[in-house]
Amino acid sequence: MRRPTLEEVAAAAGVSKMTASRALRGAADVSKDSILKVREAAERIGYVGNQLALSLSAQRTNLIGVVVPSLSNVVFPEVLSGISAVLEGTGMQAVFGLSDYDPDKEREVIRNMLSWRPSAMIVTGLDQPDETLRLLRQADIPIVQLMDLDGEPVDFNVGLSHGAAGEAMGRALLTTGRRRIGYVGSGLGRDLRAAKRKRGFEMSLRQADLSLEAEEVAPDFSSPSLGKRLTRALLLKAPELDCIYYSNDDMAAGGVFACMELGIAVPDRLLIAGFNGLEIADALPVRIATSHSPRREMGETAARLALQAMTPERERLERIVAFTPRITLGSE
Amino acid sequence: MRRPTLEEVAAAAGVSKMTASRALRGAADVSKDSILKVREAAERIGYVGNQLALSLSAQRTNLIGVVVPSLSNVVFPEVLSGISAVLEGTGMQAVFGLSDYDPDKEREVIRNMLSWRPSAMIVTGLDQPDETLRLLRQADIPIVQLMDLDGEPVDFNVGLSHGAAGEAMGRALLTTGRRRIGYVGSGLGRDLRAAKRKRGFEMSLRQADLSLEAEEVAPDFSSPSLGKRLTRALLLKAPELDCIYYSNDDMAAGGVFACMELGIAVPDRLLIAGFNGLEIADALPVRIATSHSPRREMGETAARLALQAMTPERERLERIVAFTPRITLGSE
DNA sequence: TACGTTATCGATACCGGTATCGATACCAAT
DNA sequence: ATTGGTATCGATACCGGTATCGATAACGTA
Repeated sequence: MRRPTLEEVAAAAGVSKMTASRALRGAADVSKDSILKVREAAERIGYVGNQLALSLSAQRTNLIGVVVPSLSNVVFPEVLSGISAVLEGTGMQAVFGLSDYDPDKEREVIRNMLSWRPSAMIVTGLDQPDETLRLLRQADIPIVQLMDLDGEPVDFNVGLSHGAAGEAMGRALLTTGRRRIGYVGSGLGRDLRAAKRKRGFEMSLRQADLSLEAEEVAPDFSSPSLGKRLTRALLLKAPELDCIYYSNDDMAAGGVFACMELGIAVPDRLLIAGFNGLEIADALPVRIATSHSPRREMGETAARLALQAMTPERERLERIVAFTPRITLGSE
Repeated sequence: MRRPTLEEVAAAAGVSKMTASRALRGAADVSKDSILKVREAAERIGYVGNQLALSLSAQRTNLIGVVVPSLSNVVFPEVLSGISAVLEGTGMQAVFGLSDYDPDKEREVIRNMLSWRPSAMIVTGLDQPDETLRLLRQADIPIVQLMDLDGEPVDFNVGLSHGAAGEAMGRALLTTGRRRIGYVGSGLGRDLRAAKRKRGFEMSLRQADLSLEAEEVAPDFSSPSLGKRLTRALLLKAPELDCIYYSNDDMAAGGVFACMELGIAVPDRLLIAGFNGLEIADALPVRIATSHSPRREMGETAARLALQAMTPERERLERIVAFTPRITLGSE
């Protein structure tokens, strides 16, 4: 008692498999009478088409593989939502995979996805090891590398320069007169983009003959709790700081909470700066500085690019789409 | 210049397709010599297996379809992470779909997934329309319904009773002596589980001859910003409230921020209660009451159940796994 | 009446794997 | 020399669709 096949629908409708196939797809060369009979039969016995057979036969799938490092960081669910929204109604279907920030796992996830013969792939970042890049290149489908911009893409690239974003935030903070600057971050070994922001940030300080007075970094995943804990630790070591740069807004929110508990005026005495422009930053009772990264738009753009790259239009597409995060200082 | 097939690997290795197939799968009846030749050839020409052909031939896939309403609510990414983690290394692969809280869209997403012949399905909630339920039943694979518990499952059910959770929170709040109670919520038309919690909550009030003094509900998606805005509006209408129940912790966090700005002491003057036990609740500078829902565990349990249900063990499995959220009042 | 056109349909091959079973070679035992 | 067992291999069928092309019937026209 398996799932009914087209053959069975055809038998129930008293026509051949081919006629049934044509009838259900709305193809030409079928009489109205046959169409009705086949539709009725399919409905009656609960026929659901088989994409495996269809895709094998058609030599292409309606799948777009998407690999992100994690879902814990709100950034990625938002990117995925953007991708999903654009694909909606196009007949294309996103398939998500998680790499957990682990390059080996990422390679296996990608290899797995490629075995489903997706029509395009969207992956996070530009820092894949050679073997992974080779897999992607050999797949001979449009590849979109997402989020990051500092590097040479396999094919298409949608993102922003995290180095430049860190540097821009550094310069912006310096214009507010802050000089005693600290850093709080998490998981820099894995989160390469946060590490790039930090390097860019430090570079901007050096150009002003400054450097980070203190920093506190933990290997854990980023979260408000961790941000709070590390901020307390940092302020114990370096109570004179007038500004702290965080690896992202989650951590920065924790910084805000720490300051509230310690009675430190934000942003008057201590300016707090994050990254992402998360929704939570808007709701906080005090303003923080942040770079607004267009996460959803990047997802949407990547999906659109993937769709277009599957058409002959492919040749005429820009290979790199650069976004620039908008900085708000929140202090004024 | 398509992707190389097994046939081509076989030709390059000087053996037949069957021998190549056996060699790559590590099956019996192949000489060491052939294995080496085939492996080398496959590596050299960059062969990647074709799951379409494999699954069509084997009459089963390694796919588990998962449908959630959204990724905007942190709850669902956590559930998905749990599912992903359990499936890791089992050879099974989760495929995610989004319904956007839209029953029609959910039905189409499910229909789409079924056309890939997944080996199991995990869907959110028990409130699917009949047509969707029929699709799921006819698929003749293990179906796990997730998150919710108030209803009759198709097959397996993992979740918690949101009605009971709301009621329990109501009773708990009453024991603290609070009597003037308000409600702040969002999107109750779509978020059926939040609506169930509210109903349970109101029932517990009625049992104490009380009712909600005021409520503020908006159709938007839940967020700290919305929680903040609605809290301000509610406190304008009903400044004497000593307790507010929120549709979830995101909204409750916004309530905390509103109180901070209004100079209202939390929890001394106003007790704030949410749902979920989100990470952010721990980091807030003041304590709120919340029900800790084991989101990740529910995902893990659902995945484990799906895996077991695909084995002969199926008959011996509990069909309903009930979780009970742990309530913390935060006030003491 | 013979013929071309059009509408409709179905037989067959194919997509890229795997299950199955028969074929072959080699060796040991009788 | 015959037999039987073992190791290795390949031909074939099949999974469930669709593309392709030839077949058939109905019809109008020369």
